[in-house]
Amino acid sequence: MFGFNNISIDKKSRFSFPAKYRDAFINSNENQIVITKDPQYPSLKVYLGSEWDQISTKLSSLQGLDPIVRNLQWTILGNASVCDFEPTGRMQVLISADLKKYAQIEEANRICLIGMGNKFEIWNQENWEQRQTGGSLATEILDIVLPESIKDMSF
Amino acid sequence: MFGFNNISIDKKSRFSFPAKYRDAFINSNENQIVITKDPQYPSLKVYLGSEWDQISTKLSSLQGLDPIVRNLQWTILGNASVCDFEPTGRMQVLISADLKKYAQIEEANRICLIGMGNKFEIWNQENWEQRQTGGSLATEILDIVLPESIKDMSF
DNA sequence: ATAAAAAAGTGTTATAAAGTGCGTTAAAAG
DNA sequence: CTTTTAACGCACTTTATAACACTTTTTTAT
Repeated sequence: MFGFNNISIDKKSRFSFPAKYRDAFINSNENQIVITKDPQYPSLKVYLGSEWDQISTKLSSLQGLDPIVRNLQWTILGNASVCDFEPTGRMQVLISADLKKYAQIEEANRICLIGMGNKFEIWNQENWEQRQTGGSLATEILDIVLPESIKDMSF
Repeated sequence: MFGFNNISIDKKSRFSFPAKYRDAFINSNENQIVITKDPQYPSLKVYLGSEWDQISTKLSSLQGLDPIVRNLQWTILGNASVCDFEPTGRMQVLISADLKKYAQIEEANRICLIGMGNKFEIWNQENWEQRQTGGSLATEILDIVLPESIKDMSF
């Protein structure tokens, strides 16, 4: 599941996955999609249910008294929106007001959906273009020093 | 049970869990909810009964002569409020005056309920926003050096 | 100590907002 | 030209919350 897609969101903040991903969803037998915040950029991560189960289980088991771990738990777990998902249907997913705001896609009715293999990213179009042409974004956070416990995780 | 929710508390200090969590509560067959203080931030932890049983059993069995352990016992065990809970009903929970005060949600009629997988957190809205945008809070306590006995616990 | 009053807690209902489902139209692909 | 896909619009359903009524507990005054 790769590639760039410029798609629309409707008045109720739903988007649908492009039809080209349908077979992949059906084959991996997914019935849930999880959207959450990206910890570094003003964008969203979209996980398949099975992938999410692994990530969330690992992350929530870590020692929350470590401030960096706790921050990641807040960002990733605390903002996750779990959606029922029918790969044989319209493959529609709702983006919550809160997540829209974080990814700065409040006003626009178009988003960029980027297939990254086992997950997707959702970007506001301007941010995506700026990032791809080498520009940096006001809200990005890159200098995270990771504790040992999460160095082997890929979000 | 994940995600961010901005919800209201009524005049009698009750809030209700969003309906999207109902199935999870029913499936795990919970009939009790426990609210207590967070040891680091001016916020509250909300545990499912089954989860609470494990945490409280483990924590209360630890050697209380260690000052840090004793403090955690006081904070977490000594402030716990156990509520009967009907997952098939309105899923309403009362927040005691004492806990409200600790989380600085005395005046406001809105709270942030953050689903963190096996538990929830409750925050005053201003504190949550400040914390999520990188600010620190007057009453937060981060420099806890944990004794070995609780390094494997995640509260 | 008892009764009245106040406060705290519990439950019900009504309504506006948010979310969901589905048919139709428009656009794109084969 | 036909088929598939994406976008839009509308109707229906569910949910959240405020307002209200009732019960229980606590406080106060006699």
